[in-house]
Amino acid sequence: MATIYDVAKAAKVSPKTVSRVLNGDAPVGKKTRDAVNAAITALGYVPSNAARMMRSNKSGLVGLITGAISDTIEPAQPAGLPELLLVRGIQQTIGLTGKTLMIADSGNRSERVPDLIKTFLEHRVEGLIYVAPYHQNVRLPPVPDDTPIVLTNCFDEIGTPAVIPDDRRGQHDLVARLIAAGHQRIAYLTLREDIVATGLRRNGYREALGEAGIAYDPALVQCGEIGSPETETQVLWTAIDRMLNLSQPPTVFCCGNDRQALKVYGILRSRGLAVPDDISVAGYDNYRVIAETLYPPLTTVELPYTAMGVRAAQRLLELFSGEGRNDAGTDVVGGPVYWRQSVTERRPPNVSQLKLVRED
Amino acid sequence: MATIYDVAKAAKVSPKTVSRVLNGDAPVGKKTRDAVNAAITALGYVPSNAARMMRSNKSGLVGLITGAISDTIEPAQPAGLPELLLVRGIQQTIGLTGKTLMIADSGNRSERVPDLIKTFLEHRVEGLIYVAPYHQNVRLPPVPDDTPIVLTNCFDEIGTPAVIPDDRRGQHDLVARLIAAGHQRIAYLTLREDIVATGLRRNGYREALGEAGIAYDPALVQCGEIGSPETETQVLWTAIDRMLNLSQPPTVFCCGNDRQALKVYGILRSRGLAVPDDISVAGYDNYRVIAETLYPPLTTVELPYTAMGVRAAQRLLELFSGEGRNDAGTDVVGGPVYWRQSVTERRPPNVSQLKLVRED
DNA sequence: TCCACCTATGACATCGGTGTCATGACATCG
DNA sequence: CGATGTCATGACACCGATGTCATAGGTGGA
Repeated sequence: MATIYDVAKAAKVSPKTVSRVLNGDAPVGKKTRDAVNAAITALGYVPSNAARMMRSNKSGLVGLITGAISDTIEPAQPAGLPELLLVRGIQQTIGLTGKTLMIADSGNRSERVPDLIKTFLEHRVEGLIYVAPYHQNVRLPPVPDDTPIVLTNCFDEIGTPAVIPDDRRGQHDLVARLIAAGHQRIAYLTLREDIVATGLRRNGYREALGEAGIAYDPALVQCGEIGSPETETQVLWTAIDRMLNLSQPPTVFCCGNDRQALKVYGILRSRGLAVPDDISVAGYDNYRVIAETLYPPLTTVELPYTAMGVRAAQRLLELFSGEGRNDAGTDVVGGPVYWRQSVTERRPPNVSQLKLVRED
Repeated sequence: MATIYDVAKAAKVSPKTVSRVLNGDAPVGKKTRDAVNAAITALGYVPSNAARMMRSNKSGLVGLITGAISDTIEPAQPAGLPELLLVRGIQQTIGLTGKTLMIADSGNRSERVPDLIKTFLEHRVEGLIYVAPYHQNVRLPPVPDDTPIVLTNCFDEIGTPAVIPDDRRGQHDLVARLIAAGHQRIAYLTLREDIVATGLRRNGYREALGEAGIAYDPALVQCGEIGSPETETQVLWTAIDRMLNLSQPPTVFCCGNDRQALKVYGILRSRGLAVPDDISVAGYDNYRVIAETLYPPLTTVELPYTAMGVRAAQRLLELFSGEGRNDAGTDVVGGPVYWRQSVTERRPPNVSQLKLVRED
């Protein structure tokens, strides 16, 4: 690989002059500049980042640690790739600044993380972003103070800057929309009890019911994800069966995610129920491959992965420039409800609401 | 950030001795070694890759260019993330060698690719891998001869080493299995006519029919992806309708991908047909979130993304070590058929085959 | 006309590691 | 006992950029 000395020799100038042409940080005579550029092209010269970095002590690198690229053996998400939208958001935002994103994959094996961090530190990354595959509490190994870090889709208990989804509000907004559409008996099939999102979303569900003056009925809330993935369909079937046999059965099923909603479509249809004519279904995530492709398309809430990625990258950039907020707090990012054809508007109980529906 | 000189001073040795401790490339007395290690820990010293790289001229970096992380506005794949499995396979394989993978995202905007390549060259990557979002013909900007490059999920016309999926064989194997299960009237809903996979897979389809002595009936092959994504459902509905109204209607629908199969499930059920009791469905890709979650689970062929990623990385490593084959040819990677509950075994026409089914 | 000043350019040191070679202290062997 | 070899360590140069400072040549104002 040609060096700046080769170029200098070919152009019959000093290396420093070549450097000036490259960086434009000092005036260079036109004739000289042309000669240098010609030599650069002729030799196919590309400056070495390593040498530049040594001198300037600026790597222009941002490190991203994720398990998203590797397989998650998570019962909840056998192929949970959508969190890669997070990476997309981060990439977009970091790319705009001219910095380069280095991505390392932990394979969700936390014991590998320290090694990845070490590699990044060897490359003198200017900052780190850690992305979790789903909303969770984490504890990262220590990182030197002068390397800022932002957690994404996760948080810790020592106040590291973090960006997480607004699970409470997402579920709240969805349920509020269902109520506005005339639904009163709203079933909720939750994800596993031990994940962070489940509790937050149930809060949002209860809150929305409370605001509408609808009593919370525990019989309408069941976990749809107990035990191993193999038994999942059976668990769902049982839960749905139990709720449909209530004296006041639900008119809509809210699912823990779009994948679960996909299963629920199949189960309901096997029971001879048409979606949405006989019963409505809503999901969570706005996992587009499912939500848009399902027939009929699925009403759901967006888990705002891309927006979270953008936000995380912005926070890191703020930390670089020292604008970083001192509170070192957690950003909560909400996502919109996507209203599609899997939920019917139910005939509302009084005339004023009927009018509303007509306008809609 | 502490340097090797700081460590040397703290441990009262020369920088070179610290280097020896770090790399273990020459014997160091135990007492000295302990002192050096203590100093390293005390100072939180992490060696600078840039400095190391300058001297050794080995970056330990591999560059990966992909559009997979960014949004593809492809009618065929509104959220086609599964090709990220490719990245996973590459990451795994490269990681084993101790090299670091740098990932850059072209956002599928080919005009950005030269810039990304330049950035990688500045970092002195030892090799490049280009990943396309779907099987296609590409033309990359030139790369210096001393930087090996491997194309993945794509190929070019100048013989660059490439790894592509075996679309022909995949479809062939699936159709052969369907025939073995007793199906004779096999409908095929294809992807867009202009993509590489469509032609290859149709060849596989015809080949399998031919081997079984079944005549090819053009009425059973229809494109399921014409026009814009919005009209896709309508197009599918029409194509399915036409085929079901044939005097000899199909007993199974082969779909261009699992997403299409998901739509087909909905359409068939809307027509009152149960899958698989009334009609069978098969997909392509083994996009697990869909194939495993659908009810009933979907019979499909794996598009072997992970295996292709592994293979691509291996080929690059071979090029590093000079073992690279001179033919600079294209590797074709096949994937297995996943037989799930969306296809029924049909009563075979004679007794000997009936026996076979019983054993199964 | 001479000095001050600006422009264009080059010499040299430096960043943080590592390769090469030299050196001093012992151990081994004839 | 001296020659030879091995071990542990250090001095120094070098990788390829760029920051600092110096300098040659030209220009303008007093």
